[in-house]
Amino acid sequence: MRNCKDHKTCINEALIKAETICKQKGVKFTKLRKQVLKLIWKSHSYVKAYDLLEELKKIDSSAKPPTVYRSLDFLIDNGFIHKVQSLNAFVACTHPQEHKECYFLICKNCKSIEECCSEKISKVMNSEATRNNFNTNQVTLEISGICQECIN
Amino acid sequence: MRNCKDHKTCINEALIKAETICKQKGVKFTKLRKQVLKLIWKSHSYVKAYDLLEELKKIDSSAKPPTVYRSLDFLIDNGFIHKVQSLNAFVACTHPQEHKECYFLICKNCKSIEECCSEKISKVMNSEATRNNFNTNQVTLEISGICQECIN
DNA sequence: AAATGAATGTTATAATATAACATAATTAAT
DNA sequence: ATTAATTATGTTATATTATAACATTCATTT
Repeated sequence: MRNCKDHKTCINEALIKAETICKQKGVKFTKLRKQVLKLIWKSHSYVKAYDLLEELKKIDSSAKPPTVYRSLDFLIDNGFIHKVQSLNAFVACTHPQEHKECYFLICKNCKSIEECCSEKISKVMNSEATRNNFNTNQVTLEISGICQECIN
Repeated sequence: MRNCKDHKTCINEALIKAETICKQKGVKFTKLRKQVLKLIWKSHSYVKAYDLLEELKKIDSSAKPPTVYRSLDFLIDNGFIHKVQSLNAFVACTHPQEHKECYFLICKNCKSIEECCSEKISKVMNSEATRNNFNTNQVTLEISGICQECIN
């Protein structure tokens, strides 16, 4: 996302991918849901629900909080976006359907966010859960700090 | 916490420990802050800010949101409690000052929460951060699922 | 064409959190 | 000791995040 050459193409690919996945799953990728996903992708970073609502209002002035939150719920449930718990924000998923445990690197300086996957982390997580006899359902791993770009 | 024999003793020890640490640090463990910490410890689990406010009102009817949130901020800043991001809740820290990276096991069934530390996780976290040239400031790791007790 | 269920529209409000300014208490400086 | 400065708390108001509840529209099936 951060490193894409042409973000418009990148957005379109994401939307097409979502469309395809929805067809496969037999769920409806409605105009509204598509618009919301597009707006999230457009941001290049994480977005807040009410900022999204403002953007949506530019397209459809009758948009209201439930309009946004319902679409967000759909997009989360189907793996197209993630909620960033420590920021009360939402971010596009860069690899829907290929999903394992993943984590986020959040830069406090430039507000960028990077979604990362790591076999190692997944393994340690699993071993910790096992050690505690814990039946894991959902992992939230968010790392806040200063990114590569901003350190230099 | 979950396994303490006598929770009253356990709370008192925690309060005394907090008192000592505050003295060491030269910060003020005021009556209010102590009360809030006590209420959090009393819960045996995580607590929501406004539930805390209700409890506090029983002691001091003039308590208001900022009363609670300021104390929570103090307690977080000084490492006596943690915020559980995925629940918008707060939980007592079971080992203030000995703090490394730690994570939470949150049972969706019985609402228990367990604070765990693991060298392994810390190491993997560090190696991942290094690999991404990321300067970590704060790690949020919250694992939601079903606990040992509730599985059986 | 009617019935069903899913999605959206709409109103209202719940839940979480902070800003801003006033007052009180504590600590430091004179 | 008195004043000044700082820190903590009191108080009012409001910002931010999210959902409940019910009405309507739209798509799909019968």
